[in-house]
Amino acid sequence: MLELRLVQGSLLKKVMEAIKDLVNDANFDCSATGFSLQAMDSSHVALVSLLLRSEGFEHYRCDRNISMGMNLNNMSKMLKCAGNDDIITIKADDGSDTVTFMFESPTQDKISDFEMKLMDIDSEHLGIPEAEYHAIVRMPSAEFARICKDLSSIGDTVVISVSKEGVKFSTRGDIGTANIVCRQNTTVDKPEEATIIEMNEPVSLTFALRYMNSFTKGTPLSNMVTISLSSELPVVVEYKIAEMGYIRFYLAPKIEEDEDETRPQA
Amino acid sequence: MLELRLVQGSLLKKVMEAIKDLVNDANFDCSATGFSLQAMDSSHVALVSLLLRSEGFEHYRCDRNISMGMNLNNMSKMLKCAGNDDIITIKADDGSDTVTFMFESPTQDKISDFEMKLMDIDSEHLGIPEAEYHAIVRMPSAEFARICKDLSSIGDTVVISVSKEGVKFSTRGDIGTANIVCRQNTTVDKPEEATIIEMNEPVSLTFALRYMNSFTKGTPLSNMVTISLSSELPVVVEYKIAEMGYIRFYLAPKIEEDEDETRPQA
DNA sequence: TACCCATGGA
DNA sequence: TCCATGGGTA
Repeated sequence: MLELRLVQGSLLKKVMEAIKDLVNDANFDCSATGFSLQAMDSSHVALVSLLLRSEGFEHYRCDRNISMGMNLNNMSKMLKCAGNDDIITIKADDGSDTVTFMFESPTQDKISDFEMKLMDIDSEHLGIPEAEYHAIVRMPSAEFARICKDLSSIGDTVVISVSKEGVKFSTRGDIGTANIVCRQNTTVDKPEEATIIEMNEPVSLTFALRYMNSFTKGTPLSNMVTISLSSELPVVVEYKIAEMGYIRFYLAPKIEEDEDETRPQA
Repeated sequence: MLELRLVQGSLLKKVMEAIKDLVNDANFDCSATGFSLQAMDSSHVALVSLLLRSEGFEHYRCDRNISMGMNLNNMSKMLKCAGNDDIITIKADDGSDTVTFMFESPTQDKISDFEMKLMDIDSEHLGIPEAEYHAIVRMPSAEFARICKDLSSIGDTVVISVSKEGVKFSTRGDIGTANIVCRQNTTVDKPEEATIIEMNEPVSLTFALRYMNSFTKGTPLSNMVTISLSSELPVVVEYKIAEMGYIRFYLAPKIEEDEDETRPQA
């Protein structure tokens, strides 16, 4: 028996919006710890890791560990039927091949339940090792999204370079080149506009903008995004989910084969 | 000679928006009583009935009963040229095969007139008998629209069931099932958020969501919608038009042939 | 399916 | 006036 009651249902709606473009089908794993998901994107290049801790739910009952395979598009369709202020409850009976989403309007005058068939999905639960990163950039998520979108109108890949002074996003394409530098700025009054760079050593890595732009679908979840970089490790783009956990996107850097292609900063 | 002056011209604009998706051509009937229309939708499944009473017009002159066939798309195009605050006057000379729409801006600084050709349309004016309904549901129109839209992302038909406790909207589709229950709530402070159910006997009827979604184009006309249900009678979905009349949509229930298809609430 | 634009609400 | 949402287009 599974019953998870989430007062701020809009969180789950946003989470689905952030994931569904990247992943078609995935197993949601439910344990006493929380509600989590780990899945490769459909082209097996990027990895998504979601955690919603049990403490973030108003009510959390999970009698035994369970893995529920869902089609994220269908799940997303159903969650779109929840109001943004609705309380969402996820329910599954033991041994059932369906999951039920229940939506309660704030006034309790409208109660909806949506039942969805579960799927069998080969789960490939990768252990993600804790790693030391050469550099960790924390910046406003909207700014990062804007940069990725802007650069993708010029080129296909982005070089992210971190030095003491700041983080540089560079691309090059047929029509020209682009470099966007964000300086560290901790001094702003508003912490939600700070850009903070922790750097152990300089790093410069290249990524496909297509995936970065998918990752930025997580922007509505948090004002800030954290980008963790190490040479020869996948980048981690993380959006914290208030009081509950996070959604993390992993993407391996492009191997820099050709000097011309790898230094868009020209 | 016909001359109808409507100070709140936006009403007529909204009426057209509500009808034009459903009906292509229709006769507007004008008499001393008011300005009215009755038409089947283009697939001859649903019926629209509109009444704008003469008292709702600032000036209403209609020397003799007249029926004017109009292409609603063209009429709508013209009405879109009226500002939302404009005063609209509808004019037709006796024996003329055109109708003129005149728009006056609130400041009187801009006066437009649009002349449109009339059409000959076979009118099939059905008498709509007054009927007793098993149940009448009055609820916020936006909520009804939201429900129809949400359910149509899951299935093609909706079962509307009324009991003392509330009204239930159910559907089923390939990806699962959905049930939305709205409880009666007369106690809210704001009458525009009340859901009121008058029930003589329980009723459960199935309708095509496609038409329901067309009907909800009437939402901008009124905060509230009234849904009148009886077994073996067409449902009536009514939007009152302030001070003037109403727009009513009629749709026959689907005959429930197969138990499996007709009880989406599973 | 993803992006862009237009529209309606806060 | 700005933001968010929904519909249309590529």
